[in-house]
Amino acid sequence: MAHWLMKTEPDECGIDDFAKAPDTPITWDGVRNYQARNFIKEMAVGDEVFIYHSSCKHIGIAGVVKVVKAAYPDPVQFKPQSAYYDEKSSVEKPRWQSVDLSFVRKLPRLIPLDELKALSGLEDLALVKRGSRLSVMPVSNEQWQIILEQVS
DNA sequence: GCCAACGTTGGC
DNA sequence: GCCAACGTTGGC
Repeated sequence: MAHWLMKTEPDECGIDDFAKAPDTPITWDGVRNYQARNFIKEMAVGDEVFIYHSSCKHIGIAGVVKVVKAAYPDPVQFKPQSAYYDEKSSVEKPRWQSVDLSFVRKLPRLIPLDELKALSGLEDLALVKRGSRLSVMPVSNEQWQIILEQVS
């Protein structure tokens, strides 16, 4: 099983949106970056994902969700009324991918970004690298464990 | 295929 | 709200 981290603005879709309807998967749409898209394609059912809250008051890792449906064409790329509409994409040749995610748990406390930056063993995590804007990234087993140990 | 201009991300 | 860093676009 692989591990991942996905950034989100909690005002739009945070861990609490998963928690309030734990049996309802949420479609992760709107990723419009090729490197992130490629990671989405690699995700498999059962993979666990850290949910990271960005651009908000409390920045950091807030919880865990899991992949319940592997990559398929992002539905909003075909909807002209969507902010994520892509006129250069087509049903025949879709450009962007989504996965469906379900709630697993909130962490006992949020792990703030500056704490993650200070941990040894996370130097290679794209999240803590200066200037990284990648919104979907792999997390190694070692990195996953190091992060979870902070709240266990 | 280079690279300047532009738009976006995201911490502060 | 600022702005640095990054990704994308488009002229040449």
